[in-house]
Amino acid sequence: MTNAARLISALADPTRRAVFERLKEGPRPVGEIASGLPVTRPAVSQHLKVLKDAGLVADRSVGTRRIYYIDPKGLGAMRAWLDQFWEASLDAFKLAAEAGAKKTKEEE
Amino acid sequence: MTNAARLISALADPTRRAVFERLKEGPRPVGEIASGLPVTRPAVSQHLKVLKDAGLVADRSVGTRRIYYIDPKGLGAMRAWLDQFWEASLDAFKLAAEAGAKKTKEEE
DNA sequence: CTGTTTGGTAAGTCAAGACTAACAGTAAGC
DNA sequence: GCTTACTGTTAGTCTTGACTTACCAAACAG
Repeated sequence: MTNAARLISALADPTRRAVFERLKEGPRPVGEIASGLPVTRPAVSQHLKVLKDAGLVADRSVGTRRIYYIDPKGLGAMRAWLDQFWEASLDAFKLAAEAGAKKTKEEE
Repeated sequence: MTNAARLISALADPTRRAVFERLKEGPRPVGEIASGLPVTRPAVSQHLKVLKDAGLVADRSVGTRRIYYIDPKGLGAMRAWLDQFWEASLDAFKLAAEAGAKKTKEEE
């Protein structure tokens, strides 16, 4: 719920989305991720921290490198959050289509 | 793609999420949405504009009122964007689980 | 036609956060 | 041991955007 806030705001930043999309191609160390982006490596480190706190990525250390990869947990939580609206939206849309240009009473 | 940016950043703001969740209960005029929130009505108007541009909500005029409701289109697009990562993430996760604490070669 | 209700718009203020530069830490190679 | 890669952290700057206060437009009531 309030966890959805972390999930969404984590993906809200363009650079962070770029990092995430880079990880879509497969696990990557930090330096390799940063090399394809117009920002410095520390910036990428900070973004990875945010993504990790949100549960969207995870990491494992191999030698002096840290390999990051997409964590399905975060994506699953985000999907669940979206589905929460899906049903309601269909009802609202159906209602709007049926009502068309007609009147609607909203008092409750 | 770049449309996903509008979708996600639209839902990134807490107030905008509150507006969206309010609309989950059903179609509502602007004033009614604002009355349940700690911000002024103009602020809600601005947020609704952003949500509308993203395709997350739609509106229809009835008299002097404007009824807003959730638009499934935006949600569908967002879901599609997420699913784009879902598959890749499963592969990456599986790979990480199998590799465990072992070695991984990343050179390509 | 006048007044009321309902919403969208413009200008300006202010806080959140993305970025860089500098520093600190850990593992491998020699 | 010392040096070299690779990464995380901190301090400080600067831009983005959320908010309020005015103001303006449209639709109904009388």
